[in-house]
Amino acid sequence: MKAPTVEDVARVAGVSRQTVSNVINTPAIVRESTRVRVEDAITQLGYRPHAAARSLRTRRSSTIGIHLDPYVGGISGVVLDRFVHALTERADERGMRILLYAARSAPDEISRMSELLDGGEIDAIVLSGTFHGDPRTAWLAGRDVPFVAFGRPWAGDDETAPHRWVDVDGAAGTRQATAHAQRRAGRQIGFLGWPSGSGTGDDRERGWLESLGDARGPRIVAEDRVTAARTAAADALERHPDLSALVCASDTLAIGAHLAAIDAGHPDLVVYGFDNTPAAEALEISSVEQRPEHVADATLQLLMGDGGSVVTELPPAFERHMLIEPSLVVRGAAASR
Amino acid sequence: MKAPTVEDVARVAGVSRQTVSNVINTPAIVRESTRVRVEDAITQLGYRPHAAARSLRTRRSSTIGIHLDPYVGGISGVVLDRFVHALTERADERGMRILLYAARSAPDEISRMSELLDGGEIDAIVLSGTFHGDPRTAWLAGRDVPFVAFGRPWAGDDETAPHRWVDVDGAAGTRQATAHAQRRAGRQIGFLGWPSGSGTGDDRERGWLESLGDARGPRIVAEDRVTAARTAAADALERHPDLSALVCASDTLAIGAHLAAIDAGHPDLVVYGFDNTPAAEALEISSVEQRPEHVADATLQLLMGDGGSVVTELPPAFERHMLIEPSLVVRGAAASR
DNA sequence: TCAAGAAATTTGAACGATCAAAGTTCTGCT
DNA sequence: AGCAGAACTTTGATCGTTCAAATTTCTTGA
Repeated sequence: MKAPTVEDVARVAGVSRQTVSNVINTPAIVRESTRVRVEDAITQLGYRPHAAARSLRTRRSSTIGIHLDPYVGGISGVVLDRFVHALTERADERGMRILLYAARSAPDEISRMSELLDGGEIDAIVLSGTFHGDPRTAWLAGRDVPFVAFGRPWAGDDETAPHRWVDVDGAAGTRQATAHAQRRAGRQIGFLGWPSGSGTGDDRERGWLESLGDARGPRIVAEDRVTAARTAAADALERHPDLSALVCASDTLAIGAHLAAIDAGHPDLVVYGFDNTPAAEALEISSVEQRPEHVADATLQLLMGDGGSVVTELPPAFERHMLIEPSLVVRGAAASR
Repeated sequence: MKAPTVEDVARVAGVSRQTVSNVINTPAIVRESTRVRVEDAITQLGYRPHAAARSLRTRRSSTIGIHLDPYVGGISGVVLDRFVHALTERADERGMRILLYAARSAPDEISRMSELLDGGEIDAIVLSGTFHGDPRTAWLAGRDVPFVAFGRPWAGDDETAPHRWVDVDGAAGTRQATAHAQRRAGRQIGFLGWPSGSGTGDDRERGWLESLGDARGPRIVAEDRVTAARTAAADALERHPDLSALVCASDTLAIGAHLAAIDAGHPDLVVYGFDNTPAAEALEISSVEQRPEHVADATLQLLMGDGGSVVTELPPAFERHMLIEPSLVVRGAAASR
């Protein structure tokens, strides 16, 4: 039993191929009575447009490519995964598909993208994990490929011709955490972050810094590993016995701090993580939630505007980048104070 | 600048369309000298086959669909995500693409699959999260759609006409953990599992049970939440002060047990989780690793055999299901005993 | 009632690849 | 050299859709 084509539908409805096509793509230009007749025929035959045929003719695939980084362990991959989930759902609603591709390095990724774009398999790309001096953005921009980066451009990169991007407002997140700590915890509010120089980390630190000014507690630094954070936090607790809360740049750091606080017999230290990963949830650690669903919405908005297909150049009225306000999830002891 | 087609390549190489096509798809039947000439022309022009055109003619999309469950939080979603990552990499190597789709319920998913299959967008499906009485397997089998389930069929389902599936040998995993505990921990080795009736949980319990026979320690049960596990484990520790190790059905349970052990001033209790999630890693809890990369390999093997494309019926010589042996990752105190 | 213009519909061609079948060149042997 | 058969290459048709242009039908107003 062969799948029905427009031709079959046309025959049943007593119209021509093109009219069937119009009913599907531009129903407004078809007379009401004709449209109903064609729609009935479509339902009756169970007709479904053949994606490849359409794509061949229109030169559009209605598919967005997204790269999956090699899994390296650690906690925060979850944010990207949640983003991909959300993106898939939202894209579906807009009639778009999400195609995954793998690559182990930026040059490797460029050749993969090239392959998929040339083959007409994808119309657009969502970039993640951008880094300082990332060659991918320039490459894409140079080829006029519609794309959105999840992650703002780094200082010095792309200042002149900025591409479209979405990001989470890290400073707003730590500002929320800091404000919460002020109300619930006490006066000594410290920050546990990564070594300076990572844009993301500096952004998150800024929220804490700006909220407290001179009244701030100690600023501690550790690599993004639980043990490193544990050691650093233990040391800080010893030197600042009156520390009441620690705002952290990641859940990994927060877990380290949490464990150190327990070790030090100071379990009422209020700790705030970032990313709201399952690990923080399991340990009942408060954390800043990135709201990947909102990020996904914003991504598609940037890619497609209000229309039904990807757009190479966004109309001037539209914003070309968006900062998503995260939200603080309060857990454990911090919730009940 | 239009993208080159087979026609362009043919002109440059001084051959016909079809010969170019042969060089790409069946190089063996083309004379060496001709092949080289065509390959040079391909490189020179930067020719890339247009996926839609090929797909329209061959009626194959070389794309595998996979569903992403709505994100519900919790720890073990990570396993599926890692599997998707691995599948993408491996599929790429075999010239296959991975297309994501979203659905909120099984019927919803069936209509999504139907749409993608009818539209020729995917050739095959990878099912995950199968459950007792799952309507999806029967539907797919009835439509002769090539598919592989990640997760073995549940007792009572599909016994007569089993479909292709891969799964992780849970019993083997807990057997490894139990054996390790016997060597390193002590004699009282308990099991912390979910309430009976979940096939997965029963399978994991079996490994512990079969390793120890009558010499086994207590069997404890809790829902898959950290707090529930913590309470249950605390209770057990009180009643069995000589408990030396706990093999758990999940990392969530293991974390609960780990926390309970610390609470009870019994931090040398050796705990084993299952799934090797980042959370277990962060807390230095040993865990059984599912090796999603192997699962991905097996999935593609079942879907494609040794060939380059998805196959509706696997040749009789091939296995139709595969059990992957997991591996124990030892961490923390357990490592140094 | 009829012309002019708008609205709705149809027709022919094209998108780029591969299949099937027909045609050509090569190889080995007498 | 000539022939049979194998090896290789070309030609014509086709997959299902949408674009562009041509055609038909409808609407409006004198």
